[in-house]
Amino acid sequence: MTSLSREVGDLSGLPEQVVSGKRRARMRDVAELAGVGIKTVSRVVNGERDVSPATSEKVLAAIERLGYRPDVYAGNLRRSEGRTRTLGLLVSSVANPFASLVHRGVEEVANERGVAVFAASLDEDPAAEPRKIDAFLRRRVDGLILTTIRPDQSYLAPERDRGTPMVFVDRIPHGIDADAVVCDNAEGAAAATRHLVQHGHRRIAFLGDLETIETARARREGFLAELARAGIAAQDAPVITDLQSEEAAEDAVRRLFTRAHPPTAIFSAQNIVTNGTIRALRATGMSHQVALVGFDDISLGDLLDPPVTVVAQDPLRIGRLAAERLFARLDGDVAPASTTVVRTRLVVRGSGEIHAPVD
Amino acid sequence: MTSLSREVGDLSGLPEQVVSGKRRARMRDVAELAGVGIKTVSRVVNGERDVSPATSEKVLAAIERLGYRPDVYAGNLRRSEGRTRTLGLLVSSVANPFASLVHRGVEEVANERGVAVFAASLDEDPAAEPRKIDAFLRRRVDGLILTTIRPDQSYLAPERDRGTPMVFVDRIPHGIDADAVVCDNAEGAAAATRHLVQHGHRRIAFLGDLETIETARARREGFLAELARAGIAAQDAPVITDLQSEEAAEDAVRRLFTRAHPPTAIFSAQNIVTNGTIRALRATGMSHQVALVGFDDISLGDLLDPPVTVVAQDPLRIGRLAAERLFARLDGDVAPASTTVVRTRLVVRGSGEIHAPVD
DNA sequence: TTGAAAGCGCTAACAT
DNA sequence: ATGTTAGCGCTTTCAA
Repeated sequence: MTSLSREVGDLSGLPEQVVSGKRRARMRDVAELAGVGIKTVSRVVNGERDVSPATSEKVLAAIERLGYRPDVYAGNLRRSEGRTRTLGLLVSSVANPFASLVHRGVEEVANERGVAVFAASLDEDPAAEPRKIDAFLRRRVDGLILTTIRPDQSYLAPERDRGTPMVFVDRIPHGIDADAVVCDNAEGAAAATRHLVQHGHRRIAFLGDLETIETARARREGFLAELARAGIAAQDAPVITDLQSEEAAEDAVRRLFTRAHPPTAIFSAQNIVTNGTIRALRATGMSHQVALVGFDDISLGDLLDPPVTVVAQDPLRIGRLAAERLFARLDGDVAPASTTVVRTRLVVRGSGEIHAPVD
Repeated sequence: MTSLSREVGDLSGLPEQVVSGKRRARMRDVAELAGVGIKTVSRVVNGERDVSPATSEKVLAAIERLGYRPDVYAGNLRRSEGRTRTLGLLVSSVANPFASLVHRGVEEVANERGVAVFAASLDEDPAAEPRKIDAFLRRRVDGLILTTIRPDQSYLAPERDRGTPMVFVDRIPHGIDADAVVCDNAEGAAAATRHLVQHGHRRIAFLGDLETIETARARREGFLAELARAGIAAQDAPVITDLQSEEAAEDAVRRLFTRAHPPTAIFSAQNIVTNGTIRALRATGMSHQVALVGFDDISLGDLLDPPVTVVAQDPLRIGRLAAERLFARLDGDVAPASTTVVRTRLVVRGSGEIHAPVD
């Protein structure tokens, strides 16, 4: 056989396994089939110039014929500024409505750039945090978008210094100077509290998530600060924390009403906690007597009876902003680390406007 | 310097960049610092036997000192049965409550195996389907868990023949023989319809999602089959399809009630559609006159007025089963492709038990 | 128990 | 416009 006869369609030089479709075709196989050098195939695959149309066509035909798909990682091995076009996203749980919208926002921006997203759930487990981030880094992600739970993230500094950009979402990191996108937790909590005070309430209960969570603490502090401003004694404000499920929140609310001077209003500082609170108020027939403002919007909250007043976040926007920050860093932005605060807004619907009873 | 002085702590042989922490340490750097050969480091990293405790300790110290993290992909390049310990998950949207629970189920199982999950949203876009799967395959995922929208998936056969296991979730694939995990859409829809018929309804409306979606069609067919069994003429049953948002569903329901003989019951065949239907019934004051059964459970559906009767799926379980199927294939299971059907269950709450008015 | 050399799929650098 | 060679970080193979 002469080399002139070597055209697309001549499979004789290829490994049997590749021809039969049992093994993945490599760039070398494509080169063989197209009758060109491997570097020419590389040029076509990467869209480099200086390839004649005729050659390009032959190569593309061979790629098509063999179902060749380049290996992103092998390519990046030798590349100087090797990028895997991959990022790692760590959220509280991919099943949480708030987190899944953050995820969606990140994905939309990543998608425009042809970047794939690894997603993992933290489940507020301090031991899982470095382990899951390590799993991302061993896979050489180009950057990280992180929701954290540990009291300190300084262990990530060496990685950041090595050039891996990281943006913290929802929760501010500690012990490390890095970009973050969060909402105004303390201000939002204060606004919710102020709203209840303005409707005549003096005995307001706080129901919060796990205290190891940065935002749970910030919301509690915002609540207490606003009470202080209103001149309300802390002893009139039961603060219940570390509620990790609807059931726990429901139980806590029920117990609140066995007290001598039960609260006339509740600020539930997280979406799951709000759900549990609504269940308890409904079950005890107090829905229309006790005022309620929740932090985070909840699905169909406007159709409940009474409709639920909330301090709403914009998780989709938070996700998009975090991803945009990350890509700016990847594009070479060397500005000092910044924290972007996304404003919350009070959505008035009914449950938060129930007036305190006249004593 | 003699080779005897080369111990952990002697950084003189290492590249400046690695010492200063600006570049990622490679296995070679670890070997240099530990004063051993690169293969010995490889043995320690991979937990192979035949390494003396003393050597192992030196190597581990060097790894620690340099913050070395092995490159999963570089390692797999030369490995025979190279696995990236990575899988690709394609769902309708990571923000959809149903899909995010499927995602969570997949992640839980993958996690037990140390496998990372790429997640991507399909958005019911036929053009996106092969593109997003291709993005996974270029990153050499070990397997695929897919929700699809195209009428035909035969284009994936070459990839399956090359040995990439794939499990379809929620929707049955066409033109390819592969594992699938789905719910009993037609039976669930029939059960919902039967329930309404048993409460005296003869004029029942069907509101469904996009007809290009496999499950949307199956649910409509289950609905119509049950009507036929009950001897109800199709003309008494308005079938409205391709509802892609709450707003579209809400409009459709409003228009239904401008008809001469409006339906006395509604079967809303998807979670978003159910939300829109509830809004329309509430806005027109018909919530307690018109019966409603939804497909898919919705958040706080039990606290609405009336509480919403649904045909509930178990998305977490669907995700877990799909991942378990995939890992069984990766572990060498060569049984014929199977379809696992996860039963739905009717959750009776109130809205579905409203009786038809006596004419 | 250890290490040297070859090679995984690909690109950089340098030919021609 | 195209090809050749070396080498990316690691494992395999084989020798010591």
